[in-house]
Amino acid sequence: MATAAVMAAVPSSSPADAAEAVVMTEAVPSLPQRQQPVFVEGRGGKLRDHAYSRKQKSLGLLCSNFVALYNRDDVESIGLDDAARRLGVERRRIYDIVNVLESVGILVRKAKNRYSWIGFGGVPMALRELKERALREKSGLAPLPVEEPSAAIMSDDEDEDKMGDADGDTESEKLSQPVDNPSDNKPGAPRCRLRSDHRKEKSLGLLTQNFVKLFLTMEVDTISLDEAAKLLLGEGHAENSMRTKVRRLYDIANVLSSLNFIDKIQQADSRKPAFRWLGSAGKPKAENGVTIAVPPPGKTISNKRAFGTELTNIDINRSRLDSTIPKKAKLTQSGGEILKNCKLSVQKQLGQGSKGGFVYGPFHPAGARKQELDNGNKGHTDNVQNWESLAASFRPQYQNQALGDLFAHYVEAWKSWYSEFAQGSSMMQQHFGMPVINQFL
DNA sequence: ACATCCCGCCATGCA
DNA sequence: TGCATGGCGGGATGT
Repeated sequence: MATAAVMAAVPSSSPADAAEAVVMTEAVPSLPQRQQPVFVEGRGGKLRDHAYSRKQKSLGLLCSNFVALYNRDDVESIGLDDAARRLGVERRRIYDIVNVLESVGILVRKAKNRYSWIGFGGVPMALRELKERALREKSGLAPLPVEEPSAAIMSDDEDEDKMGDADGDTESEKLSQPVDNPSDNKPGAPRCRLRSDHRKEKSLGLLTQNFVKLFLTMEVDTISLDEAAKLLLGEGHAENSMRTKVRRLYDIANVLSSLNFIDKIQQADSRKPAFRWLGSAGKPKAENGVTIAVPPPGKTISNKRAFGTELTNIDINRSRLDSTIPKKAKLTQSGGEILKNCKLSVQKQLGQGSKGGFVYGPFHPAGARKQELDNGNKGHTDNVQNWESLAASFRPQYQNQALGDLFAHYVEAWKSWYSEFAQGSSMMQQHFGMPVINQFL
């Protein structure tokens, strides 16, 4: 198979891709790849880009690019071939991304090769449901019915058939992993298990959900991937299973980190980093229900990668980025994302309260939520001015025309949406007697 | 030396 | 049978 670098260098124009383009909005630009790759002999005698850097190929960066491409209000359907082509990666990597995104409610699988973009407005509901499931599992209540057709929310209990489990870790998984299957804890229920179940139980999507569940229900603030793997896998498993599980958790953590759901922090007393949940998850919250993630003073150092700072994959020197750059880009995402939220969540979840779009997304400014709190009682006028001034002052200087256009689109969408939302929000507050946008989870 | 995690092989399921 | 999906772990890269 061709390497990703080769694929990036040779734009595809297959009939399938042409079909994708019909469904995908024409306005969405491709993210340009590096020009003129230089190939050298790589692993297995295959050609590899001389300027190869694994950081440029990271799942987190890919996820940021994916979101940057598709998190727009005019995107509804996403073709996997189209995504792979635009992002210049192999289809296999797209599967990794969409599985994680789907498991947190950002995407929904529509058909073979096709996903629907829900956006970050879908996250609150997905997390709420995840948390509810997790709590039910903890308390031993009957699990919620599973309506999700995709593998992501499938059963992850273990099989009774003989699956040739040499290392015996499946048994420990049965004991350790949270379980969604309605047939669990029901001795009389049929437990005929398919081989596909066994496969799905190990899916990246399900693992993502179980990983998130740990954050939603655990008492500690942070968790290392080793700890998470132990919790998800159980003690007494083969070392190989553990290594594989940790590998997958690295994949998931990088994607979730790029989405700003979690944050990698360096533990002072250990070489291994830990991950801290940043999303609203029942952790200590301010009065208005918004979680503020504050690292324990002097104990940890944020290790978070600057995902989303190099949208084009062009810059070779990814590391040691100026910490102000992510903030610039984050705000633009926040605008488009909130636009999405307003249309989706506010309409659909108004009765339950919603503010998800203010929290999630690779471009969300780190201080924005704090700012929301600080300004929470000052009224909409101040908020509008603050957000707009932030948007103006944080305008990133993209080198790429297409991304510049994308940014401009976000800004325009954000401006038009916010004036709408400011009106709508005051109406909602009149109706519900509470700050709706801060009410969530 | 060890942590990180990309890469792509190949098993599985489905039309 | 061919294609879509995605688990899996080898081993390259980063620290």
